[in-house]
Amino acid sequence: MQLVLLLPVVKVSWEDWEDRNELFREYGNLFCPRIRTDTQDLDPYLLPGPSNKVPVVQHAHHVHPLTPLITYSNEHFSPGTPPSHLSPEILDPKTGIPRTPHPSELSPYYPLSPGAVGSIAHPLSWFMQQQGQPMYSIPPGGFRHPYPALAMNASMSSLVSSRFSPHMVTPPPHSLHQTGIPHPAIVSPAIKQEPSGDNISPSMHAKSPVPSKKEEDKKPHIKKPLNAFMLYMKEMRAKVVAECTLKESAAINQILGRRWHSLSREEQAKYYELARKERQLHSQLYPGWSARDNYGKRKKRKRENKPDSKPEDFSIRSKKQCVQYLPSEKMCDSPASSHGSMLDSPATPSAALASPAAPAPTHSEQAQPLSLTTKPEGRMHHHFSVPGKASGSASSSSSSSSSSSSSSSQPSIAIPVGTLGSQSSTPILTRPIPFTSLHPSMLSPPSPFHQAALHSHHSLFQSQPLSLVTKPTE
DNA sequence: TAACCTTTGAAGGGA
DNA sequence: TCCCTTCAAAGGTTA
Repeated sequence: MQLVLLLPVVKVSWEDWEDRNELFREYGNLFCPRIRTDTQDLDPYLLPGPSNKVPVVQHAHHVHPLTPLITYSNEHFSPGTPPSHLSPEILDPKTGIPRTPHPSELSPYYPLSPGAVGSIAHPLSWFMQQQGQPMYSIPPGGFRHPYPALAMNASMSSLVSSRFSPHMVTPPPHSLHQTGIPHPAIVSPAIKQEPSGDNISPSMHAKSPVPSKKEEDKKPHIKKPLNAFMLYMKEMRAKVVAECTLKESAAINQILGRRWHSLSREEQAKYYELARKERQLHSQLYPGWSARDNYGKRKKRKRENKPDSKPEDFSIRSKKQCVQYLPSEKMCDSPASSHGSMLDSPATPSAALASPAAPAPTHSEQAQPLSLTTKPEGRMHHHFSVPGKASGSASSSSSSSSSSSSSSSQPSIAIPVGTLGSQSSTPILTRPIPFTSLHPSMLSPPSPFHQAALHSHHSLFQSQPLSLVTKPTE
């Protein structure tokens, strides 16, 4: 019934957004914060803010109205807890009594098109018709999960409905849902780089939602399932953007990377668990798919073709330096622990899940003005020749490759403040914070909406005192 | 217009 | 087994 309220909304302005935030809070995250029916500038995973990206399924012309807003909700993150729909966090707006949410609440970010509202029965209805009969062909063995706990319970339902569905689990005859919803993991090569050739498993010969002429010569691109951190980023990106008023994803990602390390084991475990489910679901949806299939989809980076240029030569690089992002991140982000407790973070998902109940170290202490951040040596793209870098703490692990294994195998090694990274890492000295990059929100906790949207499991930010910093004029 | 940037994690392949 | 590479998201930036 609440859904009716949103049905007329076709394009939501910021004012609408604010209004709907209220509804969002009131009705238990029932509504997707961004409902737009135009096929462009849709970002299903972001809450507020603009976006030019198309959802996982990048078929702008055939994006189902429901597609754009599919995302994860906090309700998904309840490993070891009762199914999300049984979460006591979902309270009846009127009675305040825990209740079983409306089916649509399992995918709270689903956009509800006017015509779809009344017909929504269950988030998995698209997937499995009544009586458990799959609407779409299921891989051999159906959805038998090696892990009993994953046997398509409510949590799984949320997962499926959030990312791999409805358009996700499509398969067979074609990759289109009855409703014409494309599979989110299948991206038209026309959009996703050059076509590949035979990288699609038989079960994926889904019909592309784009015109048939394209589908003939271009096969869909099955994307990799998102890992825990990617899931975390999807959920938190909008929050960071709102807080920091940053738009560069590189900067946002740096912040998110640090926040990721700031999360407790339990919190990370949620994402690891979710990612594990994603992978499992993905593997079941595409039994023959391999991550290798997507190799070469992206053109090699130019950097790799420039071995001659000195990577450490700061001046040579014309690209924006990552150091430009770090400062603001420091201010906006929940700083890393000063006692190096980040190193206690599980180096691997298994480690994180191994002891989900382990005491979660708090990582809310203030970072040093001049912090060190780490990047896995193997993925190091930049080697900065910042004055003072060579000297000092950063030099401790400046030697390259050997550090990768050592840091992961010896997590107890003390690394200067701000050094993060669960994997092999090398500290990188960052520049002081440019004042111009600061914003009041950078020192502020999440907005009330975000806090509400994130419920309480992101207590990390909720504990932050609210402070205001005026942004100096340039 | 496409690659780059930036993050972490998963996966694959080579040594 | 270890190490390296690639890709996943995202959007501004850059060539």
